[in-house]
Amino acid sequence: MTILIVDDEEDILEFLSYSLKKEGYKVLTSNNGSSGLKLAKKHLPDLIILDVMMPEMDGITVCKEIRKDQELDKSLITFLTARSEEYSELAGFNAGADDYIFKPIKPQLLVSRVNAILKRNRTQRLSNEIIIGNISINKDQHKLVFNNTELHLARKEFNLLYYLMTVPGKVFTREEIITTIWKDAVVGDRTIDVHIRKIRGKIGNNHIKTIKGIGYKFDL
Amino acid sequence: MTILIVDDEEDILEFLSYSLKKEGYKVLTSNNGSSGLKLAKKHLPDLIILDVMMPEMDGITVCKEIRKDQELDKSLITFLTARSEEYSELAGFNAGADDYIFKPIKPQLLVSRVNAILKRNRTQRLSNEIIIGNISINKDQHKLVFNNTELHLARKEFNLLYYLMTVPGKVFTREEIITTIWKDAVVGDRTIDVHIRKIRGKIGNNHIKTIKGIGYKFDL
DNA sequence: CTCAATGTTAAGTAATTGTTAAATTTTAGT
DNA sequence: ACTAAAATTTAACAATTACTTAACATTGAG
Repeated sequence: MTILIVDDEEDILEFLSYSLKKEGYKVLTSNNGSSGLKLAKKHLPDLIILDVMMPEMDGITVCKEIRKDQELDKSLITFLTARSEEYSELAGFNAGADDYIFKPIKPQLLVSRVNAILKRNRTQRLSNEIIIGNISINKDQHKLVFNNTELHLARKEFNLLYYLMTVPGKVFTREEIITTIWKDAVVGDRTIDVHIRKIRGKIGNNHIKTIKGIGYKFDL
Repeated sequence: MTILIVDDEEDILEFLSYSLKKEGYKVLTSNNGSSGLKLAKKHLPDLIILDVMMPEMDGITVCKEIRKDQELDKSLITFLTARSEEYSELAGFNAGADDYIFKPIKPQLLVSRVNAILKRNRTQRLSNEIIIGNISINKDQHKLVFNNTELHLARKEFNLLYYLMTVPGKVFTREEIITTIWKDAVVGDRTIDVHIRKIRGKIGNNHIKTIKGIGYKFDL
């Protein structure tokens, strides 16, 4: 397992690098966005830890660039951010990040967090199951478990929820949803809303958020 | 007891190997089909764990080759497969496998599974039997036992139920079912339903669930 | 505050599956 | 090869479930 860390502060690089190497990971480091991007393209690390606040090219920009690269599709991205930077959370997930780590962080916690991220992803990739909080959805089994209870979703509802859950936090536009779930069928304006309503009626109103004028996202 | 593991992913080899060695088994490993086959012929292991998806020579091919070898007749073969992989393959592998294990698997579960396979074999020659709850189905013997009572199923009914039971919980699409049970024969829309009806009439309505718009699954 | 976007509900329409019996094919015994 | 029994498929129709629409209510960004 290879991990790339990008941060402009040298002592943070050293600190993180040391902790993760001790755990057996192969660690690469870079102190700025653009060289970090080059390193990523060259080594295709399993996990990329990105500082959000960096001079010149910030973490979010780097993240977006990474997500454009086909080869780097399987790399996980985690932002490293100060607790105070609340706003960055939204922007980060939209940019395609998989997780967040807040600074400051104790070495032990960092390591277990990184282990968890890599393990979770590995499991999910192998098992075709998405687990987020108290919701798990399994496509093969066409099974949705919410608060330890199995719920039934009709086909369209299921596909829609599954689609939103593939990238938690990402806002899917109505157009994306239509072209994915309805292929080339032509349906009325309210059809999506009605399905969203049905899903919300089953898993509550907190998980699917409406971004007015744009679309919907799955959160929490 | 000697176990041979063949998988192209080094870390899976290490993981499985470690777990089984700790349990007291002698473990051999190989990262590709052809060298695995050589190892098998040389050491005649009691159990061979084969990854299905491997570059060059895949698990199913290796399995067939092994089954051609007289000396290896007593070796048990277990496939290792990701849940997401094609299940049609699975049901189709009367290639001579004795069992299958899904990735990812917890060490503890793996060990008990392996113990069970080897133990079962020691007492009586293994038959490809699937036991789920109060239902057991044995393909070699074309025998179905439900609540300790042997029931008769016609051939198509039997094949269909067996197919569904190969992966409990998975939804098999109508298309998967058609292509597996009916090969390339062309049958009407209601044929599957009628057979499902017959099976339900014998084992009750609770075990085979309909997922409207998708297919059927065996559960419980 | 305004209005376009979304939420909500109920009802209509479409699609899928269940059920039964009869027609057809296969099988097994003679 | 013949025939009865069993198995399988078909077809017609019923039942169920899913999906969409339409009408109206509510919301929230500018």
